[in-house]
Amino acid sequence: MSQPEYAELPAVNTRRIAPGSAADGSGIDEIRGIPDATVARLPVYLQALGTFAATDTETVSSEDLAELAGVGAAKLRKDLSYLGSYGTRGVGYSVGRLVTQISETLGLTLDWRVVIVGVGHLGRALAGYSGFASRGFSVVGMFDVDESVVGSSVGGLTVRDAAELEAGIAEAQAQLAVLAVPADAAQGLCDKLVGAGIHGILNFAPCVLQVPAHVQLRRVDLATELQILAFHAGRREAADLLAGKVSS
Amino acid sequence: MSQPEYAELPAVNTRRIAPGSAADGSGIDEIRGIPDATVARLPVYLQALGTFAATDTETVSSEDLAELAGVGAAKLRKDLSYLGSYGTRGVGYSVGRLVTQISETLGLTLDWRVVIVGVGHLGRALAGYSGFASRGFSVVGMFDVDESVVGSSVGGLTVRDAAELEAGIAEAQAQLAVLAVPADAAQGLCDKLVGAGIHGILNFAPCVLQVPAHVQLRRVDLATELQILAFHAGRREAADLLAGKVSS
DNA sequence: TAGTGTGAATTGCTTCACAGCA
DNA sequence: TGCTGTGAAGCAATTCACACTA
Repeated sequence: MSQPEYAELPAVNTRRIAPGSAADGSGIDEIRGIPDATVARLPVYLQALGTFAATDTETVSSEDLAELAGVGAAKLRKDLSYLGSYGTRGVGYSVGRLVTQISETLGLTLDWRVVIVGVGHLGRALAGYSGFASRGFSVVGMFDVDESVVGSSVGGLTVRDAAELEAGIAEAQAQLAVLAVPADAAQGLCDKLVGAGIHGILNFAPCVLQVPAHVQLRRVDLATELQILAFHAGRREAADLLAGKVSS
Repeated sequence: MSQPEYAELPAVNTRRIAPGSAADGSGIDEIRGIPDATVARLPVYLQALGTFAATDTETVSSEDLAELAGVGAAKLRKDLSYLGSYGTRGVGYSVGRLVTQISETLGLTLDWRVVIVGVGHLGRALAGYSGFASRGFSVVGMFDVDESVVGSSVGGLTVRDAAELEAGIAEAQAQLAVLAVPADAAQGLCDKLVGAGIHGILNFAPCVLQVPAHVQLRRVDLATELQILAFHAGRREAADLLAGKVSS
């Protein structure tokens, strides 16, 4: 198995409360206690379910779904069990129902409004990415500091000057932001985003950002990913050499 | 703390052997037993060290480095201890030495040759990304199926037809590939890459790929990242509401 | 009977606290 | 004295095995 799994966890974990334990009459809903490792896999399941839905498959077993998602069947079942019991013993899971359940759990039934900051190739790639709209994300604003792109139209939106960031976020009531700018501009713009009351930032700049604890931050760095890949590929190369030596 | 950490782990972990335990005369080097969670953080440390190097800082304490990297000091020290003991008690770590050590551990002192498959916005963003060259990655080929881009020049390289993928990889002796193509084309091209003997694939297509066990695979999906971010931001939103209610 | 749901065992990561060293 | 390096403790995630049920 070479498929990497897992994904980012907050350093401080959320307390876990059994699903279905409605708060004692005083609270919103309940605080779901889904392990972060599970949350990180739910989007993958959603994607795999899409494949089944495309072929009008009505039910799917944990075995089949797990294979397509690249995880073990037991892990899949445990993950799904955190959302509640939506499978049928002896049969499997209803594709449609699972899609609904996972989407709701991830909050994708809400309408998330996203601004993209930085209209380079990466920003454009994101703006043109069709996967967003289909999952409840609307791009409601694009910003850049470069005057040669400000005013131009990208993905149906007019690029605005980054100086208008705060105003633009307030107007559009955006909750999430994608930062796709050079490293040296990232922290400054990040601070503006925080000041504008943004709830979460997805950072593509190759640097570590400082944000207050109430703002969610995720980091995606292309070089980092390649470095991790290279490490594992390097190990493999060494192992191959070793095996070659043994068999010779 | 809102900073997410961690990153992908292979489902099957490598056995861990103490560093310095040279194989019993029969093997290459030794098989280092660095936890995958640690490997995933090393690139971040490298980045943070770059900041210190830029200001000619010679030594750095675990406390300071950890802050810049967004992790706890104890975790940082434990991570570094897997590479060996390269700090000085009472003083700290030598910036230069740590950079060397981490780079070697990640295999960045090797020359990794990378091909980029898919020359859309994302592919171009990657081709133009300066962070690659500085870390031992050379982009040695670009491929696409779209005839309107084949033959054009991107980042100093001529885009070749994807039909020449196998030949191109062999010629250039590439070990790694970046897949930045639409989901429906990904598995087909992935198979070609595997057939051409590639060691590792970084997949940006929003789908799960199947590869043989000896090929390393990492997945980066923009929608997935946003979904995870939205989940956490949603929890925060609920908590805010709850807190607001309590205080009113 | 086939496949879910889940306690229990296991594995591996993180955190703590402090011994040891420059 | 200050800071690293690391056993040991504590937690979280994974895997196992099987009771349960449609």
